[in-house]
Amino acid sequence: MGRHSCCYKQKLRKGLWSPEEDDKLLKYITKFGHGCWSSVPKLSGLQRCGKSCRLRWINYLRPDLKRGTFSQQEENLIIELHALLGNRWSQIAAQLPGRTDNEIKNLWNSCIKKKLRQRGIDPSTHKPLEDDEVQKEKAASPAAAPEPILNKFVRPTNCSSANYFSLPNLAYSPDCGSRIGQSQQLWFNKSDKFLSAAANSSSGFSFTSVSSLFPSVPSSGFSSSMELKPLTSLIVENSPPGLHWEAPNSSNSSWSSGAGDSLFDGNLFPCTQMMPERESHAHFHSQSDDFKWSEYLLNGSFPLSTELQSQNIDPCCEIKEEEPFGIEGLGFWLQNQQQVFDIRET
DNA sequence: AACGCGCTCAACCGCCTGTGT
DNA sequence: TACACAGGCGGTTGAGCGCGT
Repeated sequence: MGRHSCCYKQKLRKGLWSPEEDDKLLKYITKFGHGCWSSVPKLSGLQRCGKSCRLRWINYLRPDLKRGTFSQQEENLIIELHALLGNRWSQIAAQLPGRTDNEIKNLWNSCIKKKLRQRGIDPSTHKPLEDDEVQKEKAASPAAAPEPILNKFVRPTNCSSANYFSLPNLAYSPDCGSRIGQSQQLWFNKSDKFLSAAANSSSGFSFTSVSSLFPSVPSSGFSSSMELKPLTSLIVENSPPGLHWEAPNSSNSSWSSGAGDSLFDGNLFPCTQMMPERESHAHFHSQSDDFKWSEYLLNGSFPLSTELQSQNIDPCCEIKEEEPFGIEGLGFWLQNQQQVFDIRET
């Protein structure tokens, strides 16, 4: 315990920052940039340690910070990202421009956790709470908001939010002759940044390829021997820029992750072993800011083809952030998807 | 008005990692 | 290779505030 090593050397101020200190730090960094943080207090005339200066800048003084309360849309995104990333607050904050990890962490601990429990969702696992726990939560807050209406399509249990855009039973692959489980799904969230593949079939194996889901995408090569292995796989040809993936390990509850390099080589992505008692998911996301899965999947490449552009069809038309997500949205999206295919066939 | 309680949020703490020597 | 140091991160703390009694 005690002060950080940098604070031992001198008697340094701690606690809340005064307006004068803020002013000094702001003026200094605006003029010179922060450079080496440990030298900032010396050069700016502050009796603080470098770490304290850094924190103050990042969490409070930075000009690109977004002030004010979080929108519902931001909260939803945090929940989705937390389901994927856990308590990796800095990574979550990276997806929310103008928000800091500290701010998001505070919001999670003080507000979102409670809301999730009231909805019967365990905030750490994003799975439904046990019945007695739900009763306890309800008893603790009888005026809790009603459960949101969920669409009737299957949603993987570790996908807590109602904001996922599920494509049920699209994982049909007639051309590759594979056995596809009825419950196989491909879905992406409303922010259109994350793609997930899931299979919760307890009756064997399944795999599919994006190319087989979307007719215009050229068929991917795959090893026929894969058919005999208990694997769920997703083939992505011409991987989008900066693709990263995460998938659960079959042996324990940990997650593996990696970059998409192997996908660029056309290799089969060994998603995970199928576990009868547990759902199997893989998540894919691109680090490219302007990347959208819907465009990628519907078009087979990125960006949109001129064909689609000339038809002025937006495959993401139903991924409107302000809209509550429900069956209607999905229906419309699927209808639109059919339209896209019709255009390609003619 | 006084008090207690719960909540929010800024800031600190300790640990980990990367880098330079 | 070992060490020191800086930066970054997640967990925790505690001051301040609002609200109910």
